[in-house]
Amino acid sequence: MTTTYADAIKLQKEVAKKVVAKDDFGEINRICGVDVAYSGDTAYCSAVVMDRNLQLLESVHAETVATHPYVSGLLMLREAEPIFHVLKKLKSVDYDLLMVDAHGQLHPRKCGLACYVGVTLDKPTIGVAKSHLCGTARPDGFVELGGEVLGCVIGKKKRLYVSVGHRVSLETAVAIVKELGIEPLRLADINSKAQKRRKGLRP
DNA sequence: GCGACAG
DNA sequence: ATCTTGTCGC
Repeated sequence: MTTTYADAIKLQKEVAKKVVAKDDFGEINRICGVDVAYSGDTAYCSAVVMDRNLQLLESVHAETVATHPYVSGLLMLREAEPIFHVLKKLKSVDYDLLMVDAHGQLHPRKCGLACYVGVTLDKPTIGVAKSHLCGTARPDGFVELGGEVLGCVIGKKKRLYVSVGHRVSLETAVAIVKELGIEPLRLADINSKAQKRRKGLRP
């Protein structure tokens, strides 16, 4: 992984060019959700795979040490490695779509964590963030940035920012979230926090 | 210079 | 993300 902010930004611009913002997959039957919880710089990462009926097929976890602090716009530096690490543990089943708890193309350089992970693994990926980072939401929900529609905000009370990670169109990404919600992410969130808590109660 | 700022 | 009590609303 790169070290300086300048190198990271340069890398993001290169990765952004490789993002395929259109549907490029067969069938989406299995969805994988990943999330990370922290205790200082110790990262507790969880990944779960569910079918379209939201039935759990596999669950794995991994503990790593974060090498970079959190910096807005450069979340990939802190969270990508833990995610790659935990995804390597998925062996009994494969997945068709990866759901990341972060922005995808709806990012200052069109390369949020979801894009970086998706392009690196070359997997259909969508980004679902819980808060705003950049761009302006139109009345219809689509979010524009630099004259482009790069994301969509869903939900009135609990707003979710959906954007393309890789090999999925924004329309499909939105359809997936509207149909299945973010259960994979919710379960991964619960598991990562449980993992962290379990470790903490361990003298 | 001032405000905004994923997890 | 994490630190944290009571409190407002469906």
